[in-house]
Amino acid sequence: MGIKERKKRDAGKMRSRILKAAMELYVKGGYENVTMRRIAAKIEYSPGTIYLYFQNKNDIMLQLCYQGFERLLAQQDKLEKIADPLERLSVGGRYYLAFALENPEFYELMFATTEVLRDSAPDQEAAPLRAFRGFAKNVKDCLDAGVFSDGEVETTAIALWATLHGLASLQIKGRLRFLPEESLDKVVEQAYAFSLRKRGE
Amino acid sequence: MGIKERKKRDAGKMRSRILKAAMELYVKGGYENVTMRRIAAKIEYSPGTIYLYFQNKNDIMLQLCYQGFERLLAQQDKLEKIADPLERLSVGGRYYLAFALENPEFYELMFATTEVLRDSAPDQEAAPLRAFRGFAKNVKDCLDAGVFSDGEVETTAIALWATLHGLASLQIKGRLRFLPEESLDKVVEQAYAFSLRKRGE
DNA sequence: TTGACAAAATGATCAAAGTTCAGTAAATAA
DNA sequence: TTATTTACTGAACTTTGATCATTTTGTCAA
Repeated sequence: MGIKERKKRDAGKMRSRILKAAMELYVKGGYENVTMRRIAAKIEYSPGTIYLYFQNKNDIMLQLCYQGFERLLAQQDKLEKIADPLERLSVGGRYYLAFALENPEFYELMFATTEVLRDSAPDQEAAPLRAFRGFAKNVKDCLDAGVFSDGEVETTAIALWATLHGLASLQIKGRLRFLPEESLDKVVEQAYAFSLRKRGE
Repeated sequence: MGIKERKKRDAGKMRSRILKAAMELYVKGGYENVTMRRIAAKIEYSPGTIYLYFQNKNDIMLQLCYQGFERLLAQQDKLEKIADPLERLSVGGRYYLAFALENPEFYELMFATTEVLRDSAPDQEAAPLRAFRGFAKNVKDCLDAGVFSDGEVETTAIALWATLHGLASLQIKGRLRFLPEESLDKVVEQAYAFSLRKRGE
């Protein structure tokens, strides 16, 4: 009864091919550049075929969104090596910002679209949450190490995350265009200085 | 020669009617709910007419975006009354966040769209910048009053702004859905506590 | 008032989009 | 080999933003 399994593999391969094609189109020209017909042309199937493997276009974009989260999580995993919690938090923030600025299309898909995540399956709804948990853990470690004076872990983590996210999205959307190039780094320093003042003084 | 002026007024009225219709459609159902045909039906003109008053759809959305900035600026003007710079900054931040959460569609148009502001006229490019300047002024006043220990005004202002914007956009986009209702307020407290710690202690 | 010109508005039309579905081809089972 | 299920096709439907030849309306000199 290997046929069923082979079919499953084939279906999986087809989904991968579709996602790969969609990804290429997306990276090259953003959301509006991804069309069902272009995907179909890339994989050399008819447009209708795509609907046998995905519910609709949004479903496809949603999967790309998840892939973005996977990338981000993979990057954050590298932080485990860093022993000092404060250092880990600091580097983590910079990684986060770097990821956002180096993958603006992904970041947009992950955090700046209303629709895409709207009808995500409950088991995958966890994606942004997981990303946040990792961040929160770093904060908690800092708190345990006495870096922060007080306050709940979660609110502290969110406040820091919001700052990073705010900087990332403002920069990506060109709302900081009036800033000189090097200012962004300074702002990050400043933001960290705020959050971590107790240690600095 | 009052005719020319009347025509100008008429053209202005037409633009207003179009924008009003577009606004209603936008508030009701977001970007994709705004179609040229629906606008035309609302103002009881043919679709082609709209193109006599606006270059294209993006042009219309851009004007709505500017209206959003006007609203925000008008709201921030109320802060002038508050004498204490720290209090002004604090209230200003809360106003900002309230504005974002009460007008999520506008906020999205203002800060979360890549295209809309892309081809904005240089003289109006100032809109986001003006909004920021007002914020920066508040920060500067705080700095002059000795609330902050050091750091440049601009970077400090941006760091604070980024936090507020980050919270607003994460909340609007449903990325903080996992948080209990009342946590957001706590986060704001926390964020301010960070920035303004020197005074608090 | 009339006729000529200019301005404003129309609406059929275009291309491209997401999506659907009756029909065809291929793969599997009997 | 034949029947049945599965995979795929591609024309067609609707809706979108946008265009433009045509028609309607408005203005002003004769």
